[in-house]
Amino acid sequence: MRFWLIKSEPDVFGFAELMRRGREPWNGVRNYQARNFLRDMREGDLCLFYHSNARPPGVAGVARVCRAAYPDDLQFDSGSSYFDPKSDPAQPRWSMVDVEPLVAFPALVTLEALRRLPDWADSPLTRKGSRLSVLPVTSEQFWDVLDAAGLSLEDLNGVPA
DNA sequence: GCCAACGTTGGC
DNA sequence: GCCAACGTTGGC
Repeated sequence: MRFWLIKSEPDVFGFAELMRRGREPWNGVRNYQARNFLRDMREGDLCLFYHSNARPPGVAGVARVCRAAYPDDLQFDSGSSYFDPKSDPAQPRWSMVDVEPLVAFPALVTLEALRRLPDWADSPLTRKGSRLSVLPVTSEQFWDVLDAAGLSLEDLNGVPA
């Protein structure tokens, strides 16, 4: 099992919305590096759900990958802002995964709090100017954040140790 | 293949 | 709303 961080703007789609829906395709990623990380995801991987462009920004909860990468349908939808006319249906350029909510944090673990965690000092997330919307995190980084949220493995329902 | 112009991200 | 940082585009 691997760990990731995925960004979303809460004004557009926040963790609470994921809780309401129960499951959601993680579409609209249009950056090659982020796409490649999506393609590395496996069912069961855990994702820190990060609220960007928010006041304050931070991690709102944990989601689980419930379907590995498959073609993002919005790339072929000419009415979508994520439409990509250069994408070949025979070899789709963009991918998405499905995620489901696992646990909502009692309180946001803010970016400011993340910056104080030693394991997060050299992350693309905390580095100035980084815009990567899907990134791998180490298990140390993941459990640091869980700890900062006041949670532990037992709170991650059904996740094997 | 270079690089200037442009659009977007995202913290503040 | 500002603007720094970054990725992409397209002329040459």
